[in-house]
Amino acid sequence: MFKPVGSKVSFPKVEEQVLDFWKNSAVFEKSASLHRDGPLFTLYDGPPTVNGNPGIHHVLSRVYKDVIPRYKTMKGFRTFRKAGWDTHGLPVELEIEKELRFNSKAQIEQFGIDKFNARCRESVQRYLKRWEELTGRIGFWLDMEHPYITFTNDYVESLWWIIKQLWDKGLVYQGHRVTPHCPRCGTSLSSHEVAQGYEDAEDPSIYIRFRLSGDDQNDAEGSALQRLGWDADKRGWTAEVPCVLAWTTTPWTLTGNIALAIAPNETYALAQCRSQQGGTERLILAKALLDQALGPGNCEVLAEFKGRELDGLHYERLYEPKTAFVAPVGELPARSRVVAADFVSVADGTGVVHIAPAFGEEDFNLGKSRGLPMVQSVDLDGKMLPNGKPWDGLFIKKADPMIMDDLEQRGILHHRATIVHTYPFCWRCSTPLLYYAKPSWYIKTTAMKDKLIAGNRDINWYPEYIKEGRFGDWLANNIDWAFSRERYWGTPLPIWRCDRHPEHLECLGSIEEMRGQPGVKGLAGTLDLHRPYVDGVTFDCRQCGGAMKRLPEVLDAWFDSGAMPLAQFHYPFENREEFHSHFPADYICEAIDQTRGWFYTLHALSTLLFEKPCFKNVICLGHILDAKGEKMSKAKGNVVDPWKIVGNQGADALRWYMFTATPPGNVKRFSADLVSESMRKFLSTLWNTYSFFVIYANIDRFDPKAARAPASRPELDRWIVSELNQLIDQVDRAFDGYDPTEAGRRIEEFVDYLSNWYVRRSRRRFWKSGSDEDKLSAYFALYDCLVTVSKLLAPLTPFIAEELYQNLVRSVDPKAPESVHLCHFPAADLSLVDASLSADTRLAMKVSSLGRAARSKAGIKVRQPLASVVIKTRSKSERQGLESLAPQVLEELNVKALAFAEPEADLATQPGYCVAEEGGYAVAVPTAIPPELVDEGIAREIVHRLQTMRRSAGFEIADYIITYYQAEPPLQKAIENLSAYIQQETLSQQLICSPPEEGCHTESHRIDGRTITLGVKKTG
RNA sequence: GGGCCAUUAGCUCAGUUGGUUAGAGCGCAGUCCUGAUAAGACUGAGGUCUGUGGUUCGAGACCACAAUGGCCCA
Repeated sequence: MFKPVGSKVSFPKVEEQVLDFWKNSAVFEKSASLHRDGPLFTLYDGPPTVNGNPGIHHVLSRVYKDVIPRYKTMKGFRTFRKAGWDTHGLPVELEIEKELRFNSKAQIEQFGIDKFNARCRESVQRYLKRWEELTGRIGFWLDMEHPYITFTNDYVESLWWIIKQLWDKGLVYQGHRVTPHCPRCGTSLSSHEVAQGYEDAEDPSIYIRFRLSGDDQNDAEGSALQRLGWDADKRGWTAEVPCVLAWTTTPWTLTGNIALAIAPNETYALAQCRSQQGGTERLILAKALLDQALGPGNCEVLAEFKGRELDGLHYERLYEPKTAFVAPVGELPARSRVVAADFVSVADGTGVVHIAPAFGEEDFNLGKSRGLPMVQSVDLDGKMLPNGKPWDGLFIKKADPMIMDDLEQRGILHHRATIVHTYPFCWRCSTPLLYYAKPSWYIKTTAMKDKLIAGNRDINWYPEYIKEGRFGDWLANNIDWAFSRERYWGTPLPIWRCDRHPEHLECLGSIEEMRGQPGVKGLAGTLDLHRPYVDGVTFDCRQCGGAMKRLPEVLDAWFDSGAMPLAQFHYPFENREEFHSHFPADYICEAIDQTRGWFYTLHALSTLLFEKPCFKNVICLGHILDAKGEKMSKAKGNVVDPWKIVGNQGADALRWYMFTATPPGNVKRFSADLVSESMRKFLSTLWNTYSFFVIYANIDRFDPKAARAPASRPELDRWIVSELNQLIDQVDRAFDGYDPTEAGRRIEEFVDYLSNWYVRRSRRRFWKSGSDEDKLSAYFALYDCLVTVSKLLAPLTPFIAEELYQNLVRSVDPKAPESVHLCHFPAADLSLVDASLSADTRLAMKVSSLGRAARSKAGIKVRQPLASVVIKTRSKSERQGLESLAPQVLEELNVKALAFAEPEADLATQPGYCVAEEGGYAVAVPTAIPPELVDEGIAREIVHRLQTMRRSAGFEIADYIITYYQAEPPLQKAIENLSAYIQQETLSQQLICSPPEEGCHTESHRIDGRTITLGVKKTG
């Protein structure tokens, strides 16, 4: 006997029971050690930052991480899935800053870095618990007993080792990095913080003349120079000196100008215009912007150039900086230059971008790639550095008008206006942010650019376009990785500097190395590799005996997560073999935003250290939006709490929606209603099929262990077995190709066939009393389908799969594996696949559908039997296929016989018939009912009413009853003529023509306009 | 401002290498079926396949540009 299963079910409740079972029987642990000698399959768990509660988007990536290892386990692999938690970084600090109502770094330092970091640590430990709970509840099987946590000493030590490796290879250097900086708070902002603070602002919009140098133009391209009016022999201009016209909204940055950038492939014009003084002047700017910048028709084009022809022109600097402003080389070339740069557009301004590497990231990168120096004319408080100007020491915004006046007086300003544009402000204090180049430590990833690109070729990306698209583009435009941060809660940079000679640096690669330094101090007490403890560790400089002090920076938290392939094992200090056997990972999965985050840092570190990629397959997920397609955010209040969904619809429903609603790479719209819909559509259908099976199997005491399926089976059973084996094959391939969506959708289609054709067509076979080969065959077919589906579903919906398996398999076979997740994945028997039977059945469905449509047109309900229908197929062979399935169609359409028309016949013109047609098929039903079938129709109608009465009376399906009836003559005649049929269908031991006795469930009905009173009562 | 992705019925999605009249589910209106069903069947309303050009005998699909939305960068 199977455990009784009702048609009503609470999935969350079932899931809780399954969770208990897994826990009590240690099923996950058993699955982990199941295939000890099997091939290894490694998942690297991208560590989520545990600085908040997990949201619905985290569930998406976590179930996708889960599904593949579950499948692989069932395919005989030993799967590795160590949990990881990302615990460092600015988001954690921000949370604590908010808690303490701090808004500057000074406040943190005053408060004490030790206390501040302790709070950070507590905070992530608190959230970590929430993460563990949800991870368990959604059925993500992950080794949370032995996680890697980025704040542990072991983890940090591995990072130190990595940095030392890079240091020894000469891949670590100090440079500058442009960051959004708040001059009031004195701190850099993360991109997330910057994004919060964009506002419309009114700023100056000025056009400035940069005079080309009059004495030296050797570097520039010859013919372009000639056309500009340069006389190479006389070394001078033959007409007015041409000026390059540039545009900016930040006049103060002109004090840091070092170059002018033009677009290499755009057309630039040398234009002659009337000057403000009344004469003429010659200006260089993008041809497309002449009218916009100078006013329509205000100039004459003297010559045209491609941008790249202008590369190298020398121009006169507007402001000569102090030597101290110039970094890193400390000296300026005599001339500033026009340079070509791909990022320049001719969409606005003049098509000429003024370049100040200290004040913009693009400017900075261009400067770096073209070997330009950097002029830093502003301090970190946003004040102009003194240079003998009226604006010395003023805040940049206050300096702006004075600089503009100065330029105007000197005849450099072409014209000025204002512009309203979006500009970032500090989210804390509304101060306009500066893009500011600060000293930063870099990893020279560009040194390995070719290897990064080559390694990417060996990675399978799902969806495929990410490989050459977003990720490939990012690698192709690789820039060095600025990996230091001037913060507190992070892995400390393991570099010490001598206080006497700043060029004496020491990079330490382990705790042991730190302990072994000469004259080391500050190591007393419990070892904590975080600030401020590690800041107190000093030692003697090996070169000069000075005091070595640690640099204050910590690491970019992306370095932490990117290093996890090694650090999760505390490599190389422990687990060397473990590391090597789990490198590279077979599979990782995160959302699309990680192309420049984790996907990149993993790939970068792996390439720098081992010159090969560290993951083979990656699913890159799209983001989750709300039901309206908008981004979920706390501010909008449209955030969905995963616990609510899990509690109401259940984890399987949630998983199913996530796997099957859209392919993984697409954005997903999400709402509780959509999850409910997918639950009703699929999980409920499956559950009801399961419940149907259990109800009848228990009545008939069907025992899959005691009997065998008959060798020769009815067409319907052969069909569903054929579909099943085809399904196994398709699902197996889909999983193997990292496509759970396709796997799920195939299963959904199969379950629909199973429920709405196989079971629907087989009901009477289960319902009939007694047992025979046909019934046994049906039980085996349905049983096999359900058991197999539970195994196919196990990776996708582990809970319901377990529930089915436990009841269908374990309850009858104690020797079977203890859990569906310890089973082997089903193997398709393709010899059982019969493609023509599949096609024929599909045709039978089609014809049945048309037949029902034709009946509906004729106004004859399906309960009324008909003598025959006429069917037109497209070909003779289709007709033959259909004939072999005639019993199914006959029953479905409730007709006595099928007649076939020639493929070329036109059924629509037949008199006395209603016809439904589609796609070359047609079915015609007669509109007249022969008198001999009228009684049959009445009998079926009465059976239907009696069945419904049985149900409302609360009888069990197998209860025997006595039926009383009183009816008008035509109805009474029909009952008498077909009494055997009615008795059999309704389990009536007697059909008594009399008023119902007392204790009967009694109802009066009207059938064909005549009255009948029926009463039913249980026997015995 | 740049790059990537998406856009097919009110909603969520299919639509294979270009090839008859573009589909499914949900929702809506109506009819029916049902002793497994939270289900199912049939009919109906609902589509300029985001738009504009182009390639082609033929485009929802291929190409270009644009719009809208999302993401990543500025």
